Amino acid sequence: MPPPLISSQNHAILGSLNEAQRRAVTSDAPTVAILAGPGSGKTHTLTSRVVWLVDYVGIRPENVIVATFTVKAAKEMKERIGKALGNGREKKLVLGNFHSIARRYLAAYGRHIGLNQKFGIADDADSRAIIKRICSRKQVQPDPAYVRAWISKKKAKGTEVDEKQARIDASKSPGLQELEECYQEYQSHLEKSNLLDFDDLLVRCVELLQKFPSCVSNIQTVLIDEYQDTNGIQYELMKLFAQKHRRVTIVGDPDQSIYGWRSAEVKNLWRFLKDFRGTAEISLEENYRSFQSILDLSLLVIQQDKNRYKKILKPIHNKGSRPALRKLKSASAEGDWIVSEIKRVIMMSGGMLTHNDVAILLRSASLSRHIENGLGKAGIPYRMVGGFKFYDRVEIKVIIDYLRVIYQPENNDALARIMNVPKRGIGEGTIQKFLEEARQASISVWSLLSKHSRGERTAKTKITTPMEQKIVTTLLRPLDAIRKKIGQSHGPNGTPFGLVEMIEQLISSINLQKHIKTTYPDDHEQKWANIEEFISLAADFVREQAQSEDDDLLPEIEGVEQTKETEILPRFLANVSLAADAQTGDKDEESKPVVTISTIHAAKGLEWPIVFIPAVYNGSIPHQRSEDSDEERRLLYVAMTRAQNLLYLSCPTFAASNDDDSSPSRNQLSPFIEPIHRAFANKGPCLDRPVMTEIAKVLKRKLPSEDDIFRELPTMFSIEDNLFPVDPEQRQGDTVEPPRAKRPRLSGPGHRNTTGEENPWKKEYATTMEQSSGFTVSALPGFISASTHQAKLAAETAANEALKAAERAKKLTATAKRPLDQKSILGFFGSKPSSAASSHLPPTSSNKPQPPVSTKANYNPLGRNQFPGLPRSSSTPKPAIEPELATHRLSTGKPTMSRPSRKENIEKVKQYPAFSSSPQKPPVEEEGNVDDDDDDGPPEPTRAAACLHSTTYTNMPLSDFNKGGVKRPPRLNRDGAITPLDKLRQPFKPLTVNRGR
DNA sequence: GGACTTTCCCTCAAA
DNA sequence: GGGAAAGTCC
Repeated sequence: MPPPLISSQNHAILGSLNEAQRRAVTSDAPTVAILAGPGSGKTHTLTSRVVWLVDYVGIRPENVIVATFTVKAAKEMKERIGKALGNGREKKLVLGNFHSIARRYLAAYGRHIGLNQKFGIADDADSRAIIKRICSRKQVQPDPAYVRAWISKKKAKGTEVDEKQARIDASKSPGLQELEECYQEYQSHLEKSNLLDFDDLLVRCVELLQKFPSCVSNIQTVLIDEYQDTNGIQYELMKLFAQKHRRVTIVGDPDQSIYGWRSAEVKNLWRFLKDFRGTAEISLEENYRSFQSILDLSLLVIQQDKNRYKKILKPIHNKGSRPALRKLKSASAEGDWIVSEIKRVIMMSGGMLTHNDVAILLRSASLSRHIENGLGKAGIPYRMVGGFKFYDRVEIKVIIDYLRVIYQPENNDALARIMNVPKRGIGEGTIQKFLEEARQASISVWSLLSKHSRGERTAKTKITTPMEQKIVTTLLRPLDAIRKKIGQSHGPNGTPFGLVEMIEQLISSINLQKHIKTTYPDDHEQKWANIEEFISLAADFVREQAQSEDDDLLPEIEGVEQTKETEILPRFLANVSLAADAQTGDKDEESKPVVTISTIHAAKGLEWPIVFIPAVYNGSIPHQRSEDSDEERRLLYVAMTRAQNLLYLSCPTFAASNDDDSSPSRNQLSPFIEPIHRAFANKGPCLDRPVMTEIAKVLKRKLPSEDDIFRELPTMFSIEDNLFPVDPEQRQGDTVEPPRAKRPRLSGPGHRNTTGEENPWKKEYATTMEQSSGFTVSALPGFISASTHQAKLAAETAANEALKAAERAKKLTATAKRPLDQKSILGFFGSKPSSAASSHLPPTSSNKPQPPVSTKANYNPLGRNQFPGLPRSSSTPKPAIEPELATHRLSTGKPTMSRPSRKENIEKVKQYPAFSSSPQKPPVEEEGNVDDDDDDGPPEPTRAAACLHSTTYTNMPLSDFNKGGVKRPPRLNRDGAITPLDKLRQPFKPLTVNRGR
């Protein structure tokens, strides 16, 4: 292949990248590790690299594996890549979450390792039930939950287990014998039912790829997102995917490792760097997402972990408002307060911000109740991500279990669940006996029943005549009829028996509607609506499958025979098990702004302008049952760093004990927040003109005029966060600031208010004086009273002092400068854990003054000698592609897609609309911070808190930096050719809906 | 004796 | 709000 005709700098995809990102995207090192903090554009970089490799390097999409951890992430990535690649080429990529990729390989090649091709997937409920039964039959000591966790861990660790570690673990688990026995029984049960559980999907895929490497012989490159969440078996899988060419790109952030409980191991990062020597390590250091004050506080949280690998995170945006830590009386007050703040923010933004911009992030899904109540009362639309799944609803589960039994008659567990639904007069005890008899006879319950009904074999379990009647007429026959139809669908001229028709026939033949009506008289309508929704989901699935046709199939490999999945039912069932969420009609969802309620886990990788984190008390975060408190801290860090502009933490002072109980227990503030609580504001920020202007700037939106905003404010509207007492333990009146005379600001909106009319809010005053305890004149926009100003100043000085004192007390390495040569993470992990905390300290003398800001090293990480494999070079990236990579060919001998000629390339320069969830680099902030310029604006500490954690931040406040006339790294889009910023108004794409309203 | 109804428990996070 | 043990009914 001839050398590239166009230089890499001209490739359109690069326009949206900063220098470090561009190096990561275009790196020709075989293995690339991109390590970066939140909001630095990791995923954007990864998707760009995929596009680069396919579009520029010329790797065929079907030879690329992109693995993520969640269905959601996979879906979003597919969309983004699709937009950039065009021609539907993204469909050819082997892209998905680990489990679904593994399932595809097993479906295609599983029979080579003796896997029954009709395998089903045992979900959580299945494996729980199976283990429970085994435990009670064997009367084992440990409880089923523990056994289950033990088995899962054993599988997830992978085969390359450290022998020493294994022995230690073995000695630590008492009743090892019993556990092993349960494990054996569990596996044999799964095998008999022809099921694989989630872990098995990975385990068996590893087995397949070890024995038949040729299955992945076409794979030229592998990319992994959220790498810090890989567990042992996934690590092996990744290596096996890439075994032919060993070209891997990983993206991750150890600080965001929050899946340890699922056996994710951060040390896999170190393992990676050891296994792939010469990996190019690239760090992305600029945070494009959040205001600096949000990053400051997030860092104060994460830095409590003394053993972490410290990274640089440079805020790009201005300081912004101080995040709030709000105390409320109870969980329901918390919910009401959140509602009031949401309303306030939206009103005060004049509609610039909508419900879509708000997320409420929870440690556990069960915390949503009070919040949902509050939102419901206020009529604010919301959706819940994570937590209860659509597919987990009883009425949906029944249908799914029926479908499973149709597909796999030998699935005893599914059959057991539906045997008496609708009621057939078969009790729990009888079902258990069936299961036991079937187990002993080594046949399935289904065949036990059907043999009995045909008189071929009399069941030992007593079956009464009416019972038998019911079984035959409402269970065996209808399902057999459906199976028969499926079998005929492949006949010469028979139109295929569609999934939707199948479900409809099923529903009518078991008379599900009647069952729903009688069993759930109160909400049968809702339940029936869910069933209809499910049918339409099935229809969507069928349509999607028809569109992608065989794109979902793996590329043909010579010499390894593939099984083609022709039936829709197994694919649908797999999709149901592996998909985190049901996807409902996007169209109406996008038009109606809704508040997002999500678990923190499910929010990873996403961002919102306004983020609430309720229930930051000990027991919620860190969770009562958590084992790793560092992981809980990281979880809080992940949650906080989702926020772009406004961040709220809140904590109910008293636990919501059950109403009759008169002794409410007191909640303790989370230990991660307690030491730094003074760094937070004690109530929501003032949302005056400067603040809103700043937000508008970051979000690239247009802020309505102040007059317009205030004209829209309803009566009785409180423009400050003062509807709830700041200290819930005092009577409300005690905490209220005395009313003060208003005074126009010297500069600022009030000053510019030239309308002769009386401001509309003034009238409301009189009408709301009854509840004036929560009202202050100083709250008026554009006006700030002297005493408020003073109080605010004092508070902030105090908070700042406290912060500094806390830092000093903790003897943080506050005086150390940011290392100019941040070490490789390999060195960090390589050092002994005890010394790890100090090993990464910068070599720079702590007394040395901050180096001149113009140091190129500040912005040229290459200069930091981080990448032994790459030459230290000028700031222009090396355009060349390693010849070896450029000439990669398919093992099948098919011609490699040729790179477009120069002319073609110029002609179809794509505008690559932003396919990052994070905005790209905003224009250089020439004027500096708002607070600095607006001398009457909310006072802020002169020195940014950044200087307090210089080991992670650059020591220099950004404002100084901006003013210093320092040359920033060249912006690739300064010529105006690429203007994707406007397209970033929607900060995130609404994802999924799990819950009806 | 087994099916149906009521009470108590518990419930972290996700594929 | 849901699932399992205990209690009640046929």
